[in-house]
Amino acid sequence: MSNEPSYKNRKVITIGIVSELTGLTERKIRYYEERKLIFPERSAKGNRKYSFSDVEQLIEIANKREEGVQTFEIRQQMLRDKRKEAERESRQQMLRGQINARFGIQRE
Amino acid sequence: MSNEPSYKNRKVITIGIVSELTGLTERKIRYYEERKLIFPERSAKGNRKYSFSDVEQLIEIANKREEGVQTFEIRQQMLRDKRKEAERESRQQMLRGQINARFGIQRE
DNA sequence: CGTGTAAGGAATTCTGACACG
DNA sequence: CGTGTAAGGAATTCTGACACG
Repeated sequence: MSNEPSYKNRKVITIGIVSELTGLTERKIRYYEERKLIFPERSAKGNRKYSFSDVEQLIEIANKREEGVQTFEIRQQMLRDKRKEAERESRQQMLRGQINARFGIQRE
Repeated sequence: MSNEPSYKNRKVITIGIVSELTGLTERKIRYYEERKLIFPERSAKGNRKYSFSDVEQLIEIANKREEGVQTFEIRQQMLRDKRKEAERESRQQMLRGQINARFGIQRE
């Protein structure tokens, strides 16, 4: 829906900057990746690249960790949230389909 | 006006990534800074940090350079554009002031 | 003027491992 | 399990300079 390619999701931030931005050590950031909580891309030579979105994710993770939530649980929650979002999307699509079926597809 | 703190202007991208994103050599990127066309921030240890906005600026600069426009002229244009923008802002403010003067300041 | 390149050094990042609890 | 740390190496970035045109 957004008309912007969105800066939010472009993977362009190196781990050092992410560390500054989140206050997390690089060790922690890499560990959360190992536990599949975060998915940076890699540059040609293998350096991790994160998005602003990833940075926000990491902050949420850090908050949960402070509350004592284990990485495994955080992961479960993330997967659950993702599934719910997919369902919502799906319902939306369904609705759109019905509208088109009754009122026809708008052209031009 | 924008409600977002905006990812667009946060200086978080290192020069290597900027080079990939723009296709410019690091040499050129540093030179355009020297000519005051671009203003990266610095990390604690002195590494340059750019924003998405800077990346877009650099692409525009690259386009003008290809047309043979000299850095000096590009700079003049940038300053002119900036002044115009400030004037537009100023007129806006003026207008808002008059509206408030006539209709009173809205509270709550 | 605009850009390339070699130079030397400092800072960054990476991985795999050992440590502790 | 979650995190720190020392280790060694490779890649990154920085500055100032010389080159060419």
